[in-house]
Amino acid sequence: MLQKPKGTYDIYGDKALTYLYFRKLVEALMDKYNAKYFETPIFESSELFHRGVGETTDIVSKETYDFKDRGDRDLTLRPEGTAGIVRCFIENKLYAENLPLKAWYLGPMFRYERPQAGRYREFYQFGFEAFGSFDAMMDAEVIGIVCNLFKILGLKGVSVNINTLGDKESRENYRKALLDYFKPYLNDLCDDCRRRYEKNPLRILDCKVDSSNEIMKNAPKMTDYLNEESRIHFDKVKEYLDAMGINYKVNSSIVRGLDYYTHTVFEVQADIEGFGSQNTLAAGGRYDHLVEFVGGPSVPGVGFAVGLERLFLALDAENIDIREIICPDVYIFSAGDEQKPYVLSLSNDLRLAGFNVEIDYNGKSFKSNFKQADKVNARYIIIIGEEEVESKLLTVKNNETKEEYKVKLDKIIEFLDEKLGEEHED
RNA sequence: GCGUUGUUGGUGAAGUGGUUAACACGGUGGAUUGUGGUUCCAUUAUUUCGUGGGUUCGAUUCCCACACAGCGCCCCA
Repeated sequence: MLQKPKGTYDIYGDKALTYLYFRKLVEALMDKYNAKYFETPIFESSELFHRGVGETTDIVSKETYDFKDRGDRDLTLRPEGTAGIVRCFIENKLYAENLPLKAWYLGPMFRYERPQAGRYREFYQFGFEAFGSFDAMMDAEVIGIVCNLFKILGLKGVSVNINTLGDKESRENYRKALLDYFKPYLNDLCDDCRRRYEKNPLRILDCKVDSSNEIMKNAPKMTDYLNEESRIHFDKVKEYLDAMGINYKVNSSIVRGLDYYTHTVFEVQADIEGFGSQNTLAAGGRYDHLVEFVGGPSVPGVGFAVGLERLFLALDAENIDIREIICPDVYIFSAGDEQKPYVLSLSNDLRLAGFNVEIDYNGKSFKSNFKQADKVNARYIIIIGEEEVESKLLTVKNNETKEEYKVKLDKIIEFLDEKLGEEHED
């Protein structure tokens, strides 16, 4: 039995309805921000991610899908969305146009991970990136978008955690301070932390094993190493968030796994039991040097990404159903084969007039057709038999009230418009 | 990458070392061949119980490996 690759899943049925509606909702939300839709390649040159996301990050060092194409090019399935958007921004010289530019995307990402609930190897992210503003207003705006999205969805149990990594200088000073501080305690830390000490000392603070450790509590704080500019920036972000009425916590252990962040970083967590370590619904931050690093001019950026699978899991946990259920306005069937052409032509006309029309293709019995009409939840049923064809009077039945009407063929659109219009007004 | 639990039909699942793999839902067809949604009847896994090996006279049932899924860790959305 052939089966789908590990960590992938099919989208159909109810799940498809959820995805479609979510996309619709995001489109509408993004329009409100005047953000532009981007679709970039699902694979890019491997180098883009190595440079953009960071060679030493776990994502790039052990989670990417790398392959060579037939032309011997090194390619990588995108593990996140930002690098591709940044590449597109540079390659198409969008920096030469009116900035800031607000961009959004929604599509599949790929990481070679051990699958769990809300964690897949092919997963979907909705992301947003704003290029061209150093101002803390943009940081706050970005966090605000995530909050608005969750608000619109009706998701209640979420908390916003923010932190700052400062600018390059602050971050480097802090890194040194951490290295100095932890050096004598290395033997007291867990294995992972000793590894982090070498690779990314900021992540030691994020450790769950050692979090209650005295050593951790007395560790140097990022806030003490921020230079003037970085501190002012972070204060502004908080001020603006307050102004928008956004509840947040400053959490100094948030450092993020991608190398490109500077200043503001944030995570939005689901406060739902049983989410384990997959409780981060959205995350993002500022990346003032990424564009430059990937090969463009010095243009700042801020962005975030939301994982759809986790978000949908959270919606489920709160019993929020965002499926948009679409039912046929009309179900048409014929009494016999002779009337099939009439079924097709009538259904065509009705569809062009804007109705959702389902028809019987298989020449089922009356009984089966009525059952079928119920199953698809059709509002009206049209029966076409010999009598109807001869008299050009259609038999139309309201499937809720069971009322039956005789409607002239050339008046059917008017009739349905009126009837279905009435119901919509209710 | 490490640990752990599981894998029976379209779905939820019961079950046993041996010639009917229970039950429920769903699907299909039918119960006066132009009027239904309740009810009733029939049918719906059978070269089959994730895949491949092994033990056995015989395995879906025992053993091993692999695949996949779930959960925890790491990490992350």
